[in-house]
Amino acid sequence: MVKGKLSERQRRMVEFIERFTVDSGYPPSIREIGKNVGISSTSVVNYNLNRLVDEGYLTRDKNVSRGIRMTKKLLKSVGRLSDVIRIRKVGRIFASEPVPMPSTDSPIFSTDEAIEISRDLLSTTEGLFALEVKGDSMIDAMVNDGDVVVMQREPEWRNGDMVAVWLKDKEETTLKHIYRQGRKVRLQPANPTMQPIIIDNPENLEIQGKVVLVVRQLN
Amino acid sequence: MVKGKLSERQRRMVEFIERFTVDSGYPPSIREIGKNVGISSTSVVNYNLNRLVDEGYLTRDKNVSRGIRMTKKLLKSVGRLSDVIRIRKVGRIFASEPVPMPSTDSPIFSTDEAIEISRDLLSTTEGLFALEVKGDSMIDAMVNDGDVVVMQREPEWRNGDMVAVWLKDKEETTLKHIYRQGRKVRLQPANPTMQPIIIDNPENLEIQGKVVLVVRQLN
DNA sequence: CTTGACATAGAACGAATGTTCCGATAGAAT
DNA sequence: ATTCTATCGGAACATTCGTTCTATGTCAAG
Repeated sequence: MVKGKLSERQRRMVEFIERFTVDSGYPPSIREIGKNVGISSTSVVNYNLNRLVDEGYLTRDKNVSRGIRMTKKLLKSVGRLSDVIRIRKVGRIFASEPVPMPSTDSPIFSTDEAIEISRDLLSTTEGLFALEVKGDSMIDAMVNDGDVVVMQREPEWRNGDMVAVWLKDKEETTLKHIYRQGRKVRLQPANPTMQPIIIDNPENLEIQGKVVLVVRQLN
Repeated sequence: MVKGKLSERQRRMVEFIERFTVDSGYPPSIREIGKNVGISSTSVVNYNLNRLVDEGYLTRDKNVSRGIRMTKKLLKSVGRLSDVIRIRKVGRIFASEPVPMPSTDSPIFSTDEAIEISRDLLSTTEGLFALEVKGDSMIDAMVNDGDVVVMQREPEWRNGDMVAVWLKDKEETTLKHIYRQGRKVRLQPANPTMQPIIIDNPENLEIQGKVVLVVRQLN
């Protein structure tokens, strides 16, 4: 066998083991693997399991039923490593420019162009992108220089959502809570001591995304 | 047995099952549980496992070796071998009260008493606890009602750290960047438009922890 | 005291599961 | 062609492991 390459069978095995383990809570037995991958002989399954061990995808414990341990390599290879979601950082956010939008949906390779957020903190995982706040211009949104804002590309909004809006006339981006008020729109700063802005003509607004999460790393 | 209450034994079993599963990658057998919890009889382990099923801590698959499934909360904690760290929420933070400190280092059972943060966002994982901000009193720290503050129990600090301090004379908790200034101490609000406080007598300060992360979930 | 539930022990049984051995096939290398 | 290696198949075997049965002890309720 060529080092580092998986046969079709082995690939199927890896996939099955991962799926089975995730939704069973325990690893499959040799016979269960065989049955689902289409191998009648337990020894063959055993044989290929050992190959997978050689390749670093698994570790096994002798004489233990279901004694299969998935390695990080395996989890990574099936893209199921943990509950972390990687969100692409598409740039910085200024008051004086529209929000940069993700230019691509291609997978993220490098770590430093992404931020990892535990899925737990997110209600959606679709259409997300992250921006780093530059400058002090967003302090009325309680967002400071260096903070990371996770946004969702989503034209729909509901009362109270915090959104990034581009004010066409002022040529300014701001983060505000947004409310319908009759045919007008009210933009409310997160800082309760500050005054809202009433937009008479909603045409003047361009909603660039919903703010889903703000993260401030202090060190 | 009283519904909803675990006997000491059952508690130990739950803990063992969780720990074993986490660092083995598969659940323990009945005999392994017995051995580690101090039960000689497999039937007694079996009996108590069924009690735990009744209580909703586990589900079991008949005639499957190691066919123990931890319920959602516990299963989730299995995923922490990954990149997610669970941080206990110890309470709320007010201006008018000292910061509540974690009272225990015991494992976290329930999900709702913890917040999951991807390790990526943290430089340390020791001595962390989380607080939910209550009220508007921290807005000068750019921290708002509902935000979650992750802190580190750590008396040492360096210039520029954001810390939670208890001001003894004012009887007030605040979050500020802290700087040495000769023998005085300067407390600088995160909001750059606001004025710093100079503390002449550092005895008046009680550092309750370093702020490591601020998270604001918008929905 | 008796009864009944709950919890515990120990042992035996049988099903589930990993291990091993022998043999066969295919392809590459010699 | 021969040899070697990797892979596969089937079957027997050995161990692990869940299940079940019987017996014992405890404790509160009747």
